[in-house]
Amino acid sequence: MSDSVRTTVREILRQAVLGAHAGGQLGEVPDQMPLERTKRPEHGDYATNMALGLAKAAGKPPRDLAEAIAKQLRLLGGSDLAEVAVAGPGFVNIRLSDAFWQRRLLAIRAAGKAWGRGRAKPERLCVEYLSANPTGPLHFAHGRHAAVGDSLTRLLRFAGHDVVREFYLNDAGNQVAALALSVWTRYMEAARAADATVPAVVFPENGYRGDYVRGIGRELLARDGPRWVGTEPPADIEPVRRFAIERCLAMIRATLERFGVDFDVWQSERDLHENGEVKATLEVLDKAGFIDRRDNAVWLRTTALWGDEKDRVVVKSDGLPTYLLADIAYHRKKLSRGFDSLCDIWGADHHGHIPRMQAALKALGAAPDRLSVILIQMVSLLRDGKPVPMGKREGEFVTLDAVVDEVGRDATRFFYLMRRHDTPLEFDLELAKRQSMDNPVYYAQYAHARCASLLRRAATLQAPSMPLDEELARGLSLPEEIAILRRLSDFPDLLSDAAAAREPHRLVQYIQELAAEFQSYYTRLQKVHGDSILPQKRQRVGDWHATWDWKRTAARLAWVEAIRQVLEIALSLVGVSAPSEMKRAEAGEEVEGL
RNA sequence: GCGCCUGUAGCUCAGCUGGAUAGAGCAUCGGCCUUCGAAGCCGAGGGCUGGGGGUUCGAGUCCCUCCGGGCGCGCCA
Repeated sequence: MSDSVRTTVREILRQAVLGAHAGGQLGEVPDQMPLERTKRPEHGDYATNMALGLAKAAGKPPRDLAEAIAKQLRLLGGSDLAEVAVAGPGFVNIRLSDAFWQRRLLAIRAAGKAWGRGRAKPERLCVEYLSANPTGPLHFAHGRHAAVGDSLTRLLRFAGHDVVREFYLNDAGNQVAALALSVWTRYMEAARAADATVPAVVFPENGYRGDYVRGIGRELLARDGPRWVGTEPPADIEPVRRFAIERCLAMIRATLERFGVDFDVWQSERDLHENGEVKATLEVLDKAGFIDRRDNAVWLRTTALWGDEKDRVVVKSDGLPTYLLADIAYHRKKLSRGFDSLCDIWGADHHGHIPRMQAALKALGAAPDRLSVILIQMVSLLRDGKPVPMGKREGEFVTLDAVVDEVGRDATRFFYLMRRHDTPLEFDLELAKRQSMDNPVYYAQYAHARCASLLRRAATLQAPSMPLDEELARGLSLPEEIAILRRLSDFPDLLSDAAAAREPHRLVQYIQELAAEFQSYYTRLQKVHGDSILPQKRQRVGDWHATWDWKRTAARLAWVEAIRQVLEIALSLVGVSAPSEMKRAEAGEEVEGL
């Protein structure tokens, strides 16, 4: 049986539909088998609306068709289908038996860490994200890209795909030139501070004013001495540029490392130019007939190719290639590496770039749908309910490091993934930092720690050993227990849906729901059912060890371990740790505010 | 002006390929600790899903339109 309950039920449904069709009761057999999880328990576990879709063509009332399908389902379903009912305008509702859900526990435990791992048709995917100018430290908005990209690639890999994570390094062009000039100017200042005969220079208008640039300038002086001193930027500024990029890249790598984000490939834009790949790409586009030369520049005919608003320049009138051309070369390179599809994660402010790139892909002879672009909306930081001011002018932006310093890596990653990527995110620093039940990160981690704690305690009780089998699993008979089994069983379908939709935030959603359901159960078991998983202290009197229901306890512990396991898997997919105990930070340990 | 995203409870947001009575957290109010971890649980109030039209058996979801936000419309990247 598949890990996906949905697949299992769909297969039964397919047979039932074929059966009803053979009996001449359906007009035609639909190719798709719509099946959805119900929202209300009265509607069972799964529902299909097929009869509603077939009614018109069949010329019969939908409820009649639903009855025909339901009848077949009852014949085929066996004991796993506890109830098949026709409801509403013509839904067929299917309820699976408690025994079915109890048996899922065996599958979940057998799978262990691999529960939910996808096995169907792996694709070769290339996910490019976070690509940035190496002109300074990553700022907090980059954090969302890093969190989404990293979690998405973890999810896709877990879903069974072969994924390469790429960082496109925009180390060519005006931005890094401005950086190099800025670094050189700060270098001159440092040199002048040590030696008053060094001439003063004016800081460039569009220079990078962050403090880190001063640091790099000083490092350059320490490494190279006065070699680059002069009244004008040196003609050969290349070594300065290389040094500046190297230093910035080192900062970026360090930030990513502590954020738990890793890449397989770092593609340098500069290399694409130097290796002739940019030039070669232009030739390919030209041969394909999509290049115009006019107004002293070279244009890609994106209007004709993809209905772009206007054609785009790929080589400027000064003879230099544009960013677009290099990016096309990069995508051409990726295409040639044999990926089934490419996924780019961009800032929403780059959406205008999409039609150009689609046009370029078409010009290169690739199906435009081989590229999908995920746009990430803005992030605003809140403190005390008010936006944290961003003074971009003086380079005083809030870095990702500063956010991680303040609220911690787990909370940062969790918060970046709480919202769908295409809605703006308000990042509440106070909430993220709070060590209380308001904070969704701790809430989820606490649920995991509670499971771990239960299992730890159980180990000390010298309970009789009882292997998990179908009979034992029947001990999970409370409605709350069945409900959680259902949710654990849904996990594989959730993962494949989230991976297919490229929406890692659904994991966070799921984590919160599972955590809440378990916490609720935990309290209710005692308050409402007057029961507990393990014997409590006051129950451990007299001959308690001999009379305690160890069988039920064993079933519940196996189930708690399943919950813990799924929480751990889900948390690891969002890059958040699953602690086995919660420790409060000491008072006074708080990091300085931003 | 054109294009993309967006508008759901006081606030922040879920809502899977259109499904049945639109959910959660925070905030507010009221309960639950002789604790298998209260970093927890239970309950209450709170909605014309921005307005209007359309498609459909059925719309928060699709289409049109209007209104309100965000972003983009360089031979910048």
